[in-house]
Amino acid sequence: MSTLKDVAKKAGLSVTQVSRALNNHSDVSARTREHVHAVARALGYQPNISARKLVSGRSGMVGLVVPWSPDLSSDGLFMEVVAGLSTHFSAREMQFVLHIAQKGEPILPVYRRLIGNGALDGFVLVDPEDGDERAAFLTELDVPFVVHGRIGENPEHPYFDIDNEGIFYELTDHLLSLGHRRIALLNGVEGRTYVGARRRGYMRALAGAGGGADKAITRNSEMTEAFGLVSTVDLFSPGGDTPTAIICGNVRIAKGVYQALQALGLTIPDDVSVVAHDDRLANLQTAAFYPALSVTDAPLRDSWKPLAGCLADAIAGAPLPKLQLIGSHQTLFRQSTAVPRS
Amino acid sequence: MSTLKDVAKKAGLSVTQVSRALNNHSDVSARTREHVHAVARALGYQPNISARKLVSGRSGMVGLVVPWSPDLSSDGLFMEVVAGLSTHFSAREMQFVLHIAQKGEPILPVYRRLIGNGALDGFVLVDPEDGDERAAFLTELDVPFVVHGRIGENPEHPYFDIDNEGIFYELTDHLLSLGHRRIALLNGVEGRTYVGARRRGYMRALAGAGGGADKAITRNSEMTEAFGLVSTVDLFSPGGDTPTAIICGNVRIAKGVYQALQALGLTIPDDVSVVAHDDRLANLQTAAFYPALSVTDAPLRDSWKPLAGCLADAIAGAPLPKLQLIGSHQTLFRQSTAVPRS
DNA sequence: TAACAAATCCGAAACGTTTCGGATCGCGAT
DNA sequence: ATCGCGATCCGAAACGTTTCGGATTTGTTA
Repeated sequence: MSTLKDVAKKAGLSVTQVSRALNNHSDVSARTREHVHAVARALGYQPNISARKLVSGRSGMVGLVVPWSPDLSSDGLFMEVVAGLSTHFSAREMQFVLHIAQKGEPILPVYRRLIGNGALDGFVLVDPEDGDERAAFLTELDVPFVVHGRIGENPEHPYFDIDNEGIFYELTDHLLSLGHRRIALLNGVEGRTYVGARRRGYMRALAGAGGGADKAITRNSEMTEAFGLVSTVDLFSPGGDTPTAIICGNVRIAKGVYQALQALGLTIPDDVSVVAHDDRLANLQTAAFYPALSVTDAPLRDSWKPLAGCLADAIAGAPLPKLQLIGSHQTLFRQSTAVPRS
Repeated sequence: MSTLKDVAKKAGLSVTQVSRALNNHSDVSARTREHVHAVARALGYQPNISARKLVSGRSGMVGLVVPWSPDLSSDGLFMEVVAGLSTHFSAREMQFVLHIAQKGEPILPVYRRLIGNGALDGFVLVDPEDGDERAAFLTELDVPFVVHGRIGENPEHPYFDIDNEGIFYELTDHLLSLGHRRIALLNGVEGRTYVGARRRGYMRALAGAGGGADKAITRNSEMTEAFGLVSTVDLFSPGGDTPTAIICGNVRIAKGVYQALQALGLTIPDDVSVVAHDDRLANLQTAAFYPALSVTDAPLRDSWKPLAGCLADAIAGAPLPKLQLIGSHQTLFRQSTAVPRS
C-alpha cells in the first residue's frame, strides 16, 4: 500500500500539498492538482481511513444496526434496504457496513460499542417506533444519524420520509368526496411511526367531512395478504361495521381484500371501493388488478439515495433544516373507486 | 470518549504501562493490572481502533463480502450465516461487518478497496467455487482470510470444512454393503467445491465395489424439494436408469423424493432406499420422516465458531496446519434403508 | 523600482495507540 | 561493596493523515 509520502516524493511536492490537492482544497494550482491526482492513480494510492479518522474525526464509514430476527430474511425488504444504501454510500466514496445484533441483545450498548471505538461516523435508523430510544440515545451522544421516517411531532433529527399523513388524508378524502361515509382503514402494526401518521391523516379527513363520517373503522396488523383477506371477511360478517370503502396500507393487503370480496360475492367498485398506498415493494402491478387499483404511489426504492445524502450532509455538519426531507408521491385513481351504492 | 491518557492520569501510571496492563502483557504486576482495569471500566474506556490499527496494523474488524442477489434474502441461510459469524466474532471482541456488493459489480475491486483503505484485518469467504478467484487474489495480496470449505486438492489456505468426500463415501458405501448396485446421487450445482467433493466420495465408493456398481447416476441442481421430486419422477420414468437407492444432498431434496416415491406408488425402503446428508438448515426433523430418514448429520450452525476462531488465529499469525479444520459428523442410519428387492 | 496582495507552497504538530529500548528498584549471590 | 537478575515501570518514536501558521513565489499597482 502506498502512502501519501510516496505520492509526495514521486510528485516532487510536500505531503501537505499532496493532501490538499487530493482533497480538492483551495490553495493548490489546477496544474499540480491534476498532476498529483495522476501520480496517485498511477501508484494506486488509497487513503488510510484509520489515519484520516484519527486526525480529522471522520472515517467515511457509516453503519446500520439491526437486531437479528427470523423475518429479516423472509421479507425481501431488508436486503433491498441494505443493497440500496450500500450502493448510494459507495457512490459517495463512503463505506456502508451492516451490523447484525444478536438475538435478544439490548440494542443501545451495541451502538455504544460501535461509537466508542470510533470506527463509524454515523448511522442510518430504519423502522423507527414511537418514542424511539435509539434516536434519543444518539442525539444525547451527539452522533450523526438519519432516520427513515419521523419520530414524534416536531422532530429535531435529520430524516427522509414521505408524507404519510398527507397521503392517507388524500386517500380518505377521495373516498369521502365520492360520497362514502363508512370507510375502513387496514393499517400496519401500532407503534411504528408511519402507522400513527397514516391514522392521523385518515382521522383528520374523517373529521372534516359531515354526515356521520367521523366513525373510524380501523384494523392493525402486519401488512400481509392474509391480513387483508381476514379483516375483510370480518368487516362484512353479520353485525360488523360493514364499510362501503376500504383503504389498504399497502398493495399486499389490497390483494387479500380483492380475494375476500370476490369470495363474498361483492364487486369492486360497485359494492365496495378499494384504494391502497403502493410502496412498490411487492412485485404486484396495481394497474393489472381487476379492476385496476386506485393508489397513491411512492416507491420505497427512491429513499436510499436521499437517505445516504442526508447522512453524508449531517456528518459534514449541515444545518438541520437542510436535513429534513420529504419524498414526493403520485396519486393514481383508477377503476377501483366509485360512488357508493345508494 | 476517554483515552488511554485519561486512564493513565487517573491510575497514576504512564500511558505505556496502562496499555500493557489492558492488553494483559507480561511485565505488569497483577495488582496494577487489576487497578488499571478497574479505572478503565470506571471511565468507560474503549480503545480507539483507528489509532490501534495505525500502529499495530490490526483493527479487529473483519468482513464478509457478498454480491447482491435476489436469493440472498429468499433463502434463510444467509442471515443465519451473518448472525452466527457476528455472534462469534463479538465474543472475541472483534467487529464483524457485512459488505453487500452491487448487483453485477466485479468482486475483486471491492476487496481491493476494502483492503486498501486499511479498515479490515481479514475476510471470511463463503460459497467457494472451484478455482475461486477471491482466494487467489487475497493470497496474492497476503491478506488473511478463512474459507468455509476447501478450494482445490491441497489447499494452502485456512479453512473450516466438513469431510464432504468422506461423508458421501460413507452414504454410498452403506447402500453398497446392503447390496445396492444402482445408486443415484442428487447433488448440488456443479462448480461449488463441496459438490465436487461429494461426487468424488460417491465415485470412490462405487469404484471400490464389484458387481457392476460403477455406473454413476447423478443429477445436479439447486438443492430444493422440487429438485428431489422432479428428478425422482424422471429416474423412475420408463427407459430411465431406475435406481434402487437414492442419495440426497440435503433433507429438502429428500422430502421431494419421499413425495415423488409415494406418488409413484413405491415404498421406502422396500422398493427404494433413501439416504441424505442433513445440515440442519431446513427445519425438517429427519427422525419424523416416515419412514425415519437415514442421514449423516453435521449441523452447519456448528461452523461459525470455528470459522471465527480460525480467522482470528490466522490474523494473529498462526501456522497453516493449525488453521485447517475439519468438523465432525454423525451417522444415523434409520428405517429408510434396506436390502434391495431381489 | 518598491511595495503589496494573491496564489501557491511547506514544516511541524496533532490525533490515540503500540512497542522498542532502556531505566529503576529490591534482593540474593559473589 | 559489587554484580547480576527479575520484576516492574517509563520516555519516545512510530503509524498515515489533516491542518495551522507561516514562508515563498508570482503578479499587480503605485
